[in-house]
Amino acid sequence: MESPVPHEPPIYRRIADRLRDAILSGDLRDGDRLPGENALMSEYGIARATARQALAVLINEGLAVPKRGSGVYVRRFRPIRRHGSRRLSREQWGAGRAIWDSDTSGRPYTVDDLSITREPAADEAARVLDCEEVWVRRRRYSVDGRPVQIAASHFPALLVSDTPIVVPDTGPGGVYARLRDLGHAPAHFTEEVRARMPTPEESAKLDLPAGTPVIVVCRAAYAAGGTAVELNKMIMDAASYVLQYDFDA
Amino acid sequence: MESPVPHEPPIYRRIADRLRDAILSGDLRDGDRLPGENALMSEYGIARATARQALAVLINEGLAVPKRGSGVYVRRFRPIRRHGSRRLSREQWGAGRAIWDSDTSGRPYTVDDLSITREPAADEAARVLDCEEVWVRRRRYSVDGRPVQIAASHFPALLVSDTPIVVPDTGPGGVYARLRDLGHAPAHFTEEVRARMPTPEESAKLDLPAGTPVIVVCRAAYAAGGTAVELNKMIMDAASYVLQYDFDA
DNA sequence: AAGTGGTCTAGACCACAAT
DNA sequence: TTGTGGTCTAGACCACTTG
Repeated sequence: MESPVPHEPPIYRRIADRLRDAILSGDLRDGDRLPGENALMSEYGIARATARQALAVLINEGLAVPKRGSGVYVRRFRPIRRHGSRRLSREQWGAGRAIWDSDTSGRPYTVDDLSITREPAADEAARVLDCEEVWVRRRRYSVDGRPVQIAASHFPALLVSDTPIVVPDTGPGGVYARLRDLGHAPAHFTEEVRARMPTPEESAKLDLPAGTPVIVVCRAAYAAGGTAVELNKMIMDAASYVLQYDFDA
Repeated sequence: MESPVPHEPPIYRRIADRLRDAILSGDLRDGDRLPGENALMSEYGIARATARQALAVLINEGLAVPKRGSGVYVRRFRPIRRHGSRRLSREQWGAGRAIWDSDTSGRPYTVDDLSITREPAADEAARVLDCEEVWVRRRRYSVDGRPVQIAASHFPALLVSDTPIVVPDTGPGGVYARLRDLGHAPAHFTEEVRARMPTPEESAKLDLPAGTPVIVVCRAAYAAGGTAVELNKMIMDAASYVLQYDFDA
């Protein structure tokens, strides 16, 4: 028997490991350029495909972003903080210390691609809203000109047809204020949170580099009687968000 | 000038698109085998590397899992539901309808790799717990023999030294009951949720296939006076979890 | 033993960015 | 114009799984 030598990782892995260490240790900082394919080929005496493979590791880990014709760069991470329940939020707890740094500066959202359509209710919407026809408000949010979230709010058609909810400008307070006007003020929310890799469509709409997951938040709003009045499905660039939830014991 | 023909996607993308459609439409189901490299080579008349590239797309999207020496298979997705605040939870709201299907069956966790150490507090722990030395309980949770989460609970050293919190078996009610015994019952929680691609270390500990993000939950527990008494950092296999949060308007 | 995915070489042509 | 990443071919050897 051969002596059971522990397997060395393949070359491309070792190169990726070195580069990752440089990024995580701070040797390479946000926006810095990584050694390119040619540099790696000559430095390590490897073929083109192998150098690409090493860089692909970091790209798929979300640590680096390739720019065509230019180079591969260390990725930036500046998340937005999104509060689940503001009422219980950290102002009175923990002396305002956040766990992760984030952009608290309240930079303004812009909305584009707003569309309002009436459709047959699909899967989740049909089950939660318990109806067959829905009005859907779809929109995309951007911060600093970069898209960060796409959202689709579903309302039972019977509830909102011919109301301000199905026109572009819902007025002060937004759709929740209008639901209140209709006697269906949301009293309770439940949010379900998942994370996964984006579909190509989501990737395009959010302009995501490879290696970026999306956070999927599905929020149902219930009126006081327990009827579901809204189902909002949000797809967020995971590199752009920190979600915060507060609750009492 | 040439007529501006819209670019066709490269071959490997088109193949990946076809396979993705087959998966999402249900033609290929959970656990089914995808056409392998050789099959794609002969079917499309392409080189090995190109076939690999097509499969790599699906693998990095988390839709497929490669098995060495065997084939590439459609990935299974059966998440566990984790409740943020049980008290407000869906029992009384929405007639118990969950938005996403999930394993409600309460399958038991098993814990392995439990370790309890005293360490200097690092970055987040130092800031939130406002101390320089912490006790850390690290453990890994598995369900059905598959690891799904690693967690590290941090406690201020001054608070918990020589208490049942720093021994393996914390007794009925766990660490929160013991904190209560010490007069530091948690009264408020705040959780911060992020998603990102795993580090190689996390990938190894959770045995993650490529294309699987992790959900990172950082939970701080505060006693009635507002002092932080615990910081728990959890790394979860994103394909294994749905997080649920309930709150009132 | 045959088939599969994992790694790697040595070329090629292209589109795009920087200069 | 030069260098960069993006795509692709045509081979090769290996480790592993399955029959």
